Amino acid sequence: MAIRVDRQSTTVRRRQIIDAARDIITSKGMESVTIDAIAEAVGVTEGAIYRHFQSKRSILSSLIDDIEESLMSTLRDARMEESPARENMERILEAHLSDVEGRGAVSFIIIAEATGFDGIGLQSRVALMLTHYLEFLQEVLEDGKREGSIRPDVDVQAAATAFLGLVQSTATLWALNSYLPRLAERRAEMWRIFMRGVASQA
Amino acid sequence: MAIRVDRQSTTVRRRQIIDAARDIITSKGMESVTIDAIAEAVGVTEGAIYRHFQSKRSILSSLIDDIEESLMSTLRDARMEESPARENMERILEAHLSDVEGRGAVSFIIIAEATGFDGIGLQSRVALMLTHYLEFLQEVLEDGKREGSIRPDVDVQAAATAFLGLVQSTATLWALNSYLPRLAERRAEMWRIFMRGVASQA
DNA sequence: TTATCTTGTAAGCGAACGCTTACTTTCATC
DNA sequence: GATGAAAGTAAGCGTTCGCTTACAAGATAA
Repeated sequence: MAIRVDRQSTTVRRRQIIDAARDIITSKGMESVTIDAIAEAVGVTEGAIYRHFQSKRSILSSLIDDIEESLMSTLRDARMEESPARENMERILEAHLSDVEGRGAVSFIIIAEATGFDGIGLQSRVALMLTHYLEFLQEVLEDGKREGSIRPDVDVQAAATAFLGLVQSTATLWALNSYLPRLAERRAEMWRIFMRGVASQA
Repeated sequence: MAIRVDRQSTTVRRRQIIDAARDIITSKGMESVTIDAIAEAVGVTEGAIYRHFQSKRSILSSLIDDIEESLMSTLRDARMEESPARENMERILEAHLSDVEGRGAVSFIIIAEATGFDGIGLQSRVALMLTHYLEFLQEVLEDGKREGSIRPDVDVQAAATAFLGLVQSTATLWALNSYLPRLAERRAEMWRIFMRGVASQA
């Protein structure tokens, strides 16, 4: 007997499982993420998945960790210490939209979907991710206030929310319209509107 | 035998079924919308549901019809012919956020979730709803350009998308934070940022 | 009254899903 | 080379879900 098998360490398998989950969401949507589909994508049987993760929820939770780490790392790179805040903000918008496009809108579209996840836990995990994201934006906006490039009377919380909305609505429309057109084409106009909304001079 | 039964016409039952579906989404989330749950809420058995709807998908499709009609009617009322465009836009934002709050964020949060619905059909239905919404906003923005209150070089498509983002991100954060705080508190600051982004004078 | 259409119930089918169990195979270490 | 932990398989359990079927009962009109 014995079918020849690619035995792999838990470290490798966990990575493969998370990647498979993300790929399935991207290509076939949230509802297609099943243990069976993940197992098939990885090339093992369902039972093997449970050697490396306790439950489906823990897989999705790890995926959110992964998305958050990757996105926040990209956005932190876009924020350069010596750069003016408004240039940083523009680069952050560009980086975020590129990230959305590169991942097939998984990163943020998943958020709203996760709102509807069954059990407790993931909803608060997503809320935490958004909090980190908004705090980061608020820091950059405060930089802008200190520099004088952003109006002192702007509510940074509202501005950060509006910025999130730019990305979210763009990503939603993009996903609903078969990922067309390229996101970069929309970016410039969105940026002008946002910047004029918070800038010091007209 | 024979349990006493409230016999109702299809017209009445269809209304009850759609309302039940919406209530369940509001209170327990998208994944809790099952035929069994709807039947229980209406007070009949599962089989009876299929006397009035062909499938679960057709129930959800009708619900989206209902949400679109209700929302667009509310927003059209907020747009008064004799009013300046920017006042109309502000009333539309207020009306939309009130609608979101009143319906427990069903109206637009459902959109992103619907993106992940399985079969074909609902995704394009949601896309159509968003198209109608954006076209409506673009009309009002064009009014503003004609009046001179909105900069002539503003891309109305981008502006409408940004406006949608305002509502979407606010609703998302609100839903993820247990529906707190009241949406009205956030509205004014969001509006200032958006209006300055598209207005003619600083 | 009787015939017919509509609305309802009770029961269950078949598929999908998350997860578990019993057992086997690989591999590093002594 | 024996041993035990780690990684795998095959099978299936229990549940849920959308939907169907066979049949009963209320409404309506001749």
